[in-house]
Amino acid sequence: MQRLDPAKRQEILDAAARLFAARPFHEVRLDDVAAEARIGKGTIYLYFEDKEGLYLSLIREGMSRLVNAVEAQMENPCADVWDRLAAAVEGLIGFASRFPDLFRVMRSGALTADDPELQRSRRELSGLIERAIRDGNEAGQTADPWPELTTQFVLSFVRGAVLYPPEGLTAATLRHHLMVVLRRGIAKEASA
Amino acid sequence: MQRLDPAKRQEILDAAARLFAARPFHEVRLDDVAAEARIGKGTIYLYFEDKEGLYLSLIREGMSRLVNAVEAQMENPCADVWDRLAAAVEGLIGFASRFPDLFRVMRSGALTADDPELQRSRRELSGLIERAIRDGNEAGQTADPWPELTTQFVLSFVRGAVLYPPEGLTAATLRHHLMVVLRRGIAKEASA
DNA sequence: GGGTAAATACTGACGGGTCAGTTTTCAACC
DNA sequence: GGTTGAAAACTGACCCGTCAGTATTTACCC
Repeated sequence: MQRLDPAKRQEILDAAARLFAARPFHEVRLDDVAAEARIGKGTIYLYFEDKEGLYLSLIREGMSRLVNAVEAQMENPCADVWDRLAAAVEGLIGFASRFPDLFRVMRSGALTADDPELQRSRRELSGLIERAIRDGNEAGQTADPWPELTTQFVLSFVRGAVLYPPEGLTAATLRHHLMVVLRRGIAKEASA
Repeated sequence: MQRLDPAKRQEILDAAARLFAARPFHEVRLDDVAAEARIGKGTIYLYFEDKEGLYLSLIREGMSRLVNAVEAQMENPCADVWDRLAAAVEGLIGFASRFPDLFRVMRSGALTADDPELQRSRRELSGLIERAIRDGNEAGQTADPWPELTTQFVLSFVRGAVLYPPEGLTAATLRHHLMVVLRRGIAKEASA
């Protein structure tokens, strides 16, 4: 299963991302995916179990890439808490800008509730942000009674802004505004 | 089409909400909806155009109820800006708690991108919150350069918390935490 | 290197199951 | 008995997944 051409596999995933981003699961025909990837339909089944397997692989691998991206941005755990949070946000938004289709599919959240691998990835991603906030609490830089909630807030915020972007929103503005609100929202001293 | 028994119509919608909340659109069988509502499948077609029509009606009417609920909470436009925002949040969370299934379906956001009526409702809902913030800006109580983004933040936050609730989260805690972050995040003076 | 055999990769027409939607039958009420 | 609303039975379009067949790549030998 793994000795087939990984580049082709990726092409199929890319094609699938484009189509799944544009329409819901049940409106995407595997014939269309095949056409989009310029291969025969049967080839899909050499690389993936079935339609749902393709969809899950897309999201699983996307999620894992996202976690890596955010982890990479946050690399230095000794850094200032705000820097780490800013890095996490940067990683999230960067990923969303670089892979808009994939991000849409990942965040549309259909069909993915009960996949254990995905749950793990999700927890991992949340954990990265949450840990930064908890460290901030301990270090006295932040005073957040609900780090999980705030984490959820950061993720949801990016999701909302990317899925339903207000007119003329740039990635930079989004990042900046999010950080400003976050800073003021959970900083220990109630000052900007 | 509308003179049939409205109570039965609502029962169908309720049954549909339960099923659509539990599985994605394409995994919900109309036979199951009929069974859940204790009616024959054909009856569905007396009240709704087709499967998608049922789904859209569910979300359209839910959205309209949500807008009304939030509007009702905010009733007095002369009230303090923070009171108005708190009311909006209260309306949102109250709705989500009272109709969890419906809220899940509405916020899962599949299949609903390009319905004009829904777009209108969404804008209306956003508008309520946005207007409060803009009024706050004018009154000098808030200083928010991106009211649309902040609105998105409020909506996303509630969505995220309700769809993926952290362990042991109550509606009251959610409301409180959201308001605290929001207050500190956009208040004119940078004080809590 | 070129000829050929084997392995591997790919294709797309087709079968068949599923389920949305329709038709028929039944029931109730006036 | 006619009308109206509900249930049950039915139909067939649609689309997933298969697989028999084709193409391409690799391996091996002279």
